[in-house]
Amino acid sequence: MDNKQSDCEAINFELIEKIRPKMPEQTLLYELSDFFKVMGDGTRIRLLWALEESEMCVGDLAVLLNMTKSAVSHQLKVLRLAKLVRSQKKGKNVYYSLDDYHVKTILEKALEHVCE
Amino acid sequence: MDNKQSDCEAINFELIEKIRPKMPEQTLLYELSDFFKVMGDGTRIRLLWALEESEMCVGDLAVLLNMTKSAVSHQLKVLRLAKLVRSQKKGKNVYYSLDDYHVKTILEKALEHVCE
DNA sequence: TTGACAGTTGAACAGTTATTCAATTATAAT
DNA sequence: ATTATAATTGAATAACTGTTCAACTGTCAA
Repeated sequence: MDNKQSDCEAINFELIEKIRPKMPEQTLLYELSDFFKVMGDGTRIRLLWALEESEMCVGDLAVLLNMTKSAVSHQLKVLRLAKLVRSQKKGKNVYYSLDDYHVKTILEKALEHVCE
Repeated sequence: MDNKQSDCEAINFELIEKIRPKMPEQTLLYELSDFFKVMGDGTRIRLLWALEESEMCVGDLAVLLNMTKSAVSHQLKVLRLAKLVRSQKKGKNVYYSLDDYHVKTILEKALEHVCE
């Protein structure tokens, strides 16, 4: 039985078999794309950018970004699960702040690409 | 008429108004998240990683990643429109290669984050 | 205890997206 | 010309995602 996924023949099998072992593990690549998936949303990028300036509570962020608290909370949860932000309860409020030192570098590099 | 989006009062208006002008333009932030959206797919990340090793034609990539040529071609189109890869026709084949020097850096930084 | 406020949550909806399939273009070989 | 191969394309489908809405939890103040 031949491969059902790939519907064609490769031109350069030697090259392919040389490259194949150099590919990172599938699971790692999917973790990587999951990370980018989290960054790949306008709301979440704006949240990260805002939190780079200062920690803020959900209400502040909602006003700043002109969104409902619910929508902000949902997205903060995604960022929290991705370990990009961290939360801290103070009285009635929950304050969020950045939780990863790589994020800033990545944002800057990506900005270079976009602005080029 | 008050703001329909934000359903709440901010705790710290002063802070918000200090941060607001520091936020990059909306359009820029959305370009940024669009860029990450392109990276946020397992297939496309694998394609980029493979093309970092060597330029290849669609059939080679399909065999390497165990996918149909059609699926690969669709995703290469997305990468091409995002200016991350470039194509070059040689006889019957179309060879793809990386088209952005930032990509490698961004991939490496993101990998640091994922692997930490 | 009661009421108000801050935030979270789950379901539902609309919009988006990746793959498959079938049809098509373009090139090369016979 | 005909046939075969490489790649692209558009439509269709299924899966996923972000926001809204309503209900809920937890905290503070009166």
